[in-house]
Amino acid sequence: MTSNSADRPRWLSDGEQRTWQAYLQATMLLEDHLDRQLQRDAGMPHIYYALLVQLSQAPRRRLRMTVLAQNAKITRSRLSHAVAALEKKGWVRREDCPSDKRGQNAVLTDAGYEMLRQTAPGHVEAVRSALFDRLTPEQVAQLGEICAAVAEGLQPEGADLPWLR
Amino acid sequence: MTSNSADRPRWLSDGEQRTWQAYLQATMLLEDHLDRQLQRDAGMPHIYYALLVQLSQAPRRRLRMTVLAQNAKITRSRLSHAVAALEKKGWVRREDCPSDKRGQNAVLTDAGYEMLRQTAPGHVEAVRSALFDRLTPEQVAQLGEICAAVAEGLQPEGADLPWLR
DNA sequence: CTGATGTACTTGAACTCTCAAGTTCATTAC
DNA sequence: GTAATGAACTTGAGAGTTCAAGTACATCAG
Repeated sequence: MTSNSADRPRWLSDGEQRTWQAYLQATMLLEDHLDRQLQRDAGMPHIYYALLVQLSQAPRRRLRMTVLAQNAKITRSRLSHAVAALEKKGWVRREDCPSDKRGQNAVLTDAGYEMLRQTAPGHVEAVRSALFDRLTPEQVAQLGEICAAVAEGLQPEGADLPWLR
Repeated sequence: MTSNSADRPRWLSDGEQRTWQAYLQATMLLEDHLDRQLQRDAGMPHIYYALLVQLSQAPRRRLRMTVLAQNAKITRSRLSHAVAALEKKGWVRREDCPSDKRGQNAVLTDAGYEMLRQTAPGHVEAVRSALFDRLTPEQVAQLGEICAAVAEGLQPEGADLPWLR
């Protein structure tokens, strides 16, 4: 891999540049939109909400911190702070991991589950109206493929993510 | 627009859910990746870099604050803080707008321009290898369409962006 | 020209994220 | 066992973001 940029740079073509610009704007706008929606309706940023969703889908509504961090694609440090904040709000509680004394499980509380139940409809509606309603079924499929390809490339594999150094 | 979510929620289908999950992961990973790359190589977060790029492409390397905020899809407040930081680093300088005494222009300094010149190759390379190299030309075109559609939907028009209330 | 309203931008505080330690327990090698 | 290394998580400080004011100028109605 010629990663060293001492070589002549491979500038973006006009089309690529337009795509890149559109990508930056769309992702920025969408993230902002959902952040506001959730801050307003659930009192937390989007990423925190996503953590609760992950927990709600996990076996006993609990997940090891590291696993949750990996699923959500955030650092352990960020997760620690996030869970601390969510604990303060009462949506999550920590419990010691029985099998590994270093480990912690993040557990979705009943209050957290209830909160999700009440805000989920509004949130899917927001996602739908901002994203899926604006795309054809083919585009949705294309977007899935594209994102999967990109995610795969940035994933732990040929990786340098913080927790894999 | 039936925006009220009192109606039966239109949950995401399995396919949509997979796409949404892939989207969240890909955008998160990519943003993190570029943030780290630029923090390392240019000493600033991605969004700050994007601001400098916008300035570098503007007529006299200067832009009204509001226009810059709109182009970059961020709030004026965020831009104020960002420009303050960039000013401290010497990449940007503020100047009063001649025609409107309330207005400010953000101006890319020579040092800022030089810094861009030196780091741009590494940055495009990062964008290329993380995104464009992983997609077929068709997928790049598709992504462009998709993002344009999404951005258009979230844009000032039927809007509720902070600066348009 | 005066008051009301709106626009352009800034500010401070509360919150979140990152990065570099630090702590505690697990594992592995003697 | 014990020392060295590694893994799981936390912490604190600095940087960045948001939200709600606040200041200053512009514009519009009368």
